[in-house]
Amino acid sequence: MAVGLRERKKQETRIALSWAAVRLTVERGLANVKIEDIAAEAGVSLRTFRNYFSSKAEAIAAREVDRSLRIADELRARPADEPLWTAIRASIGSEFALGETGHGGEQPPDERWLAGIRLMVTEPSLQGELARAYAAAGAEFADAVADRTGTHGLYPRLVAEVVGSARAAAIAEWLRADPPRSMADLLSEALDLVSAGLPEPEQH
Amino acid sequence: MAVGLRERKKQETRIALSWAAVRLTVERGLANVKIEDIAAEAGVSLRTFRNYFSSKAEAIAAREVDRSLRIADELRARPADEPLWTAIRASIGSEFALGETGHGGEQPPDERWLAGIRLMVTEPSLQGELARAYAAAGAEFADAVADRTGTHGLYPRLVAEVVGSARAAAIAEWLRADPPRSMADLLSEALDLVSAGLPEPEQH
DNA sequence: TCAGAAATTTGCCTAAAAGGCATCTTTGCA
DNA sequence: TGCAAAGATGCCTTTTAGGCAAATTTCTGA
Repeated sequence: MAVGLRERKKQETRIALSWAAVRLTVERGLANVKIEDIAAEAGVSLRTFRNYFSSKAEAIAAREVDRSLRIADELRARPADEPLWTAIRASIGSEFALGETGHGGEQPPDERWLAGIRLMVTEPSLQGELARAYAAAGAEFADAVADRTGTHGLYPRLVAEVVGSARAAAIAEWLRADPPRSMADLLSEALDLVSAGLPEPEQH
Repeated sequence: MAVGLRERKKQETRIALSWAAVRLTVERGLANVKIEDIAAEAGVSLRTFRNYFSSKAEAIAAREVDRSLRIADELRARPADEPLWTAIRASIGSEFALGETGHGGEQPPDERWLAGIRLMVTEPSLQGELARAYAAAGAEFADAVADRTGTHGLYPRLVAEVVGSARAAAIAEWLRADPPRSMADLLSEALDLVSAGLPEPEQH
């Protein structure tokens, strides 16, 4: 095994903390959750929480960070002769095809839960942290694209940004859509649009 | 005049605080600036600073927020019969054609200043706030696009995201590029790429 | 298997930030 | 000109941020 017990435990703690942070925040609202509560929920000391994350928001965003990094890893793992956009779609699909709730993850699309998520993402500090998470993920993704395509400079970063855009737009629409639409569908549609170059829309 | 003295003064205070926050941070680094210092620099009380901004990072990002909102306003002000991408380019151009330093604003592209900016944007909390600022700006921009094109749902948001992507990529490249390139050039190139749909790149 | 090295967790402590509330000033308007 | 609304300020309490060192756990090589 490449990773020892130490590394695995650290990963587990990280996930436990992040998950606890999300759950408590969805239940009570960000302002009513002390990092002390989160630490207690995950079974570590307050000080240890702080060793992992420097804010509640960072803990909450961590789940998205991890997911984003997995997508970038997946992209690197795709066959090198696969067309770029095929590989991109496959990488994203590996994270979103199943757990269609997007944010919710393991949870079923529970009414209460979704409402909590909607409320949660209105928190300014959390918006910032999520945005940062996606930006960081974009950098990773851009590196992967650069390696795969052998390009440098503006292009790989733009591809990453544009893919991130599709994801952001899909999430925004997923949160707003009523009746609800599946994240997989939204993502797919968004990727179609951006990869086609967003021409002037047909009026409707 | 549409705005009275009260409103104007508030705006001035906001700008003074934001500018002071940026300058002090570039000089000393975010960790060595207390909000007390920023308030003093702008000639208001610490408590007043807090009425305007809820964190140092927010104060710093405020300049970008304002700029972004001006761009969205500009887009709304463009003639309705202008093609979408023409209007978009013009709106962005109105903010970036002149002050090519992008971040620096009024400052000449001073070595020390640019180094300070580079250092500043490595601060995690600031990255989050900046990302949030751009996301919020994107929402405004999307609304403007929706009104202009008469579309709803995914499309206007995607346009906004993609334009934001171009801006983000241009800024990232502007910060990294050596020898330096002008922000106007980078933005223009980035917009060309995204509006053309980011096809598979030519290897080079 | 075991002792020492390295990494992690934790408690303790101080500075700073966050933000509620009451009060005092300034600006806007009839 | 005088009142009402909005803003600035001071004060106070809770929470967060993070340095430091002791204690604990995992890893490594002999």
